[in-house]
Amino acid sequence: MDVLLRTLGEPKRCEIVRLVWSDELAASDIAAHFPDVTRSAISQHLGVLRRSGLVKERRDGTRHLYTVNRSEVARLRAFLDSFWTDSLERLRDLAESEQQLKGDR
Amino acid sequence: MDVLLRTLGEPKRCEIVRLVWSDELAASDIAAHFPDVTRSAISQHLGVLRRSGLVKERRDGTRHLYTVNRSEVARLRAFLDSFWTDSLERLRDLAESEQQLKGDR
DNA sequence: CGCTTGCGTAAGTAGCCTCTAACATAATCA
DNA sequence: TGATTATGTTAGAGGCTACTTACGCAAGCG
Repeated sequence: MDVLLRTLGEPKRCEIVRLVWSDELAASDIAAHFPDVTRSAISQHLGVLRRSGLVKERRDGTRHLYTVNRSEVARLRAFLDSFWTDSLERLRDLAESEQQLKGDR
Repeated sequence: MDVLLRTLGEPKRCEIVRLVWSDELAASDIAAHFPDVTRSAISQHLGVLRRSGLVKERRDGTRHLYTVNRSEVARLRAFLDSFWTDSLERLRDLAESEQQLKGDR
């Protein structure tokens, strides 16, 4: 999970995820959105995103087309949700064990 | 927002956030959960968490008590949600402009 | 077949991050 | 007050990250 967090912690990578959220874009299209860094830098960011599973790659001739892998972003969102639900579970467990104590008396 | 992501991208800091999620813990209590790193390392992680706003600090005598700042975690969750809602908005805008085109004809 | 286009990879560098060890500070206790 | 406890801060080492430049490789075009 920390991999996902660190991957999105890089602003350019986060922006790339937004770019390919609903459109399928070629590496060059993505690079064109970042005029002040090299195409190589973007290619490396795409590599990180690919390896972390946040984007999927499809090839069409020489073009490498990228799309977001929404399920991975969903997984991250679920992870954040777990901060709340886990504490609710703890509260529920606490309530249950108190109930248990009552029954034992 | 990348600050929040990077801060939680460090496993120990993420664990600390969980630790102080529903309990208020002193720095020493937190450090006790990480036997294989120095207290100093934990203190520095607490500094990062404090500066990123993810935890609040309260002092009681010599003890520094930490609690999570849930609103910041909520802000991060909302940010992830925005990936979906933003694309919905784009879809809605698209639908609206198509509606507009229809009306113009 | 050579040349171009689209893209990834390798090598090197500068900066950042995490850690430990040592020191500093502030509150409490005897 | 001097010693102790709880904590933060500083300095430096080692590793990781993001960048650029240079090169490699495959697909298509003439």
